[in-house]
Amino acid sequence: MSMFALVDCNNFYASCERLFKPRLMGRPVVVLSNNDGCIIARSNEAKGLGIAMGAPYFKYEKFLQSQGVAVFSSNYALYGDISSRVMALLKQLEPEVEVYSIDEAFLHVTAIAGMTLTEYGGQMKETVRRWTGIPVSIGIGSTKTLAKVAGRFAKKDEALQGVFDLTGADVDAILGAFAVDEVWGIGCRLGERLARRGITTALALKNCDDDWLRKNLSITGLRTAMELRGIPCLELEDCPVSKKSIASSKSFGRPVELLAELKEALATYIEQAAVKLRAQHAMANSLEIALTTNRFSRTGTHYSGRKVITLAEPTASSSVLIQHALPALAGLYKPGLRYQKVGVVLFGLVPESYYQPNLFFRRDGRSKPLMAALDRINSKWGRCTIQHGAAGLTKPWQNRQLKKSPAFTTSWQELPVVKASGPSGRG
DNA sequence: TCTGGGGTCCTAGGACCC
DNA sequence: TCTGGGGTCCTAGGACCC
Repeated sequence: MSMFALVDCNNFYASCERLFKPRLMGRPVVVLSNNDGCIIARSNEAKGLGIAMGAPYFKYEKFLQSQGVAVFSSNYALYGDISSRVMALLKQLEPEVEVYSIDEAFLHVTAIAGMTLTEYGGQMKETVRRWTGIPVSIGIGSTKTLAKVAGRFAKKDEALQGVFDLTGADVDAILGAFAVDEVWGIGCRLGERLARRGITTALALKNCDDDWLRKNLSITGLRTAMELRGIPCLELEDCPVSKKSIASSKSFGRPVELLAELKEALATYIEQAAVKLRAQHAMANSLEIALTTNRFSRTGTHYSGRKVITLAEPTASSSVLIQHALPALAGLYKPGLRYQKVGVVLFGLVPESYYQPNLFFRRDGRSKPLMAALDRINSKWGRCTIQHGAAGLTKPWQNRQLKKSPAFTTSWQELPVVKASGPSGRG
């Protein structure tokens, strides 16, 4: 009988930062979001200090310093590379693996003769730690949602040593001690809606009336309840699917007031999104651009504008996308405001091979080889080696990443340096 | 002064068609 | 006083995830 296992990397970004800095073992570590805005990853020691997930960094900066917490800007090149090592290893250990996020994977696992699933999970956890240096927790259940519940216990309850098999446990007792808004798929909104009906635990959700669930929480809520009952509604999706939308948006390092700078930023983000678009051999039919001021600011009015642009025909050309986006941005722009962010979402994606020429529109045949050359050059020499003039040169609006660690594993210039000592220990 | 970024799915309601 | 019905497609908005 095949079960679902959830393998979840513990405090993933913080663990990645520690990998090449062993002196940080046992010390509190936090990692910041883009723009050094929020705290998005914490080592156990940092959690122990009471640092909340998502807390704004500027409010904690002094406290972190006083506690000797190591602080890092996010380094996605590093995390992405470590993630792919962990996932590649999992695929070596089990044939059916769904990479669910940068730090989580679902696996199908089957009991092996002479070994419990808990023992098997313990072995897997140890292999991942030895081969990649990343600590993981493993939860096992008869559905994905139950595996998620098990994973939560595996991570929190030290006595379990990082592995919990819910299939051999008293499921109702476990679910009775599990808050409903911690269940995968139930967020704070639905949690409140359920609480108003007196449903506060996963067990109560499991036993809830189907018609009421269908009506109030939609088909997804009903599915979640079924999964808690041990009836699988969500399959393992082990072949990667191409994305349905591609977004790029970032906060500025400082407020931006000039339309010219907003345009540069938007063109830059469009180039980044379009690189991903071409990497999956797709074209976009539409794009949405968005422009917002800081919603936390108490001075000045908050404004956020969005505009969807539908193209005459799908494209993968950065130039075409930029040409359409910039006039629309000018339309959204209101002078005198301090903007915090612009962004773009490419959607209505179709495979390159679906291209249908528009009767009234002649496509520029040079675009495809041009973009291919551009991608080759930038992938070899760095992201902004060749770019559109519209994206700007100095980019004064760019976000801050003051505490970024080197790209230890993906850049020859930033490889870690190892100093070996002799047997006497004198070096 | 300073509060992330990138995704997915579902539903309701309008437009449109026959 | 009376004003069809059923189906599909699209979009905006809401909810969730990491």
